[in-house]
Amino acid sequence: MRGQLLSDASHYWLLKSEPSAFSIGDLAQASGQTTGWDGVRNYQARNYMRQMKVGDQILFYHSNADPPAIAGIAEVVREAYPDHTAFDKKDKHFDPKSNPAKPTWDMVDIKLLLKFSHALSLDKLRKQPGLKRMELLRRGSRLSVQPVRPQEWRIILALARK
DNA sequence: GCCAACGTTGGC
DNA sequence: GCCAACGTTGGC
Repeated sequence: MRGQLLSDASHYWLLKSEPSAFSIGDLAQASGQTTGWDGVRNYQARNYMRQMKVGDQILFYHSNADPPAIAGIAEVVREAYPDHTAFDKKDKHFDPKSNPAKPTWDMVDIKLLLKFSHALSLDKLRKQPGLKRMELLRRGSRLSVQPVRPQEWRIILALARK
């Protein structure tokens, strides 16, 4: 932590992960506490990833968890580049239609900044009037990569500090 | 495990 | 280009 959580990043995002597949604990254990965010196979999510800049900050959300919750914060350390798992027949996210010469799918690298001591549950987030418009809380929202507004980011960080 | 919401596919 | 069928997501 270098005291920059609130001020430096120009853009904020939220990434979903099922902790049974990859949790914030797994990120904490990863080499350099860094991982490649591969496997995104949704165009809107990919387009958001392509907008990410080094230094952008990320809410790490545990979906399909008990309870579903924001578990911590990460940052972008490498901007979008081709997702090699799309070309790997043995990979769960193999995409036979993706052409290595003109890749369809991208990934970014992210690094852990902070694991919350108490994850912020979806239930708690829903109770915050200032988060009403948040994409995560929209009915039927399934996007695994979402933009987060600066004012939403501030509310969430303040909650995490309590 | 259920199922609503959503994105994608493919027949026409 | 429409849209029904299908597969996936993800809260509950």
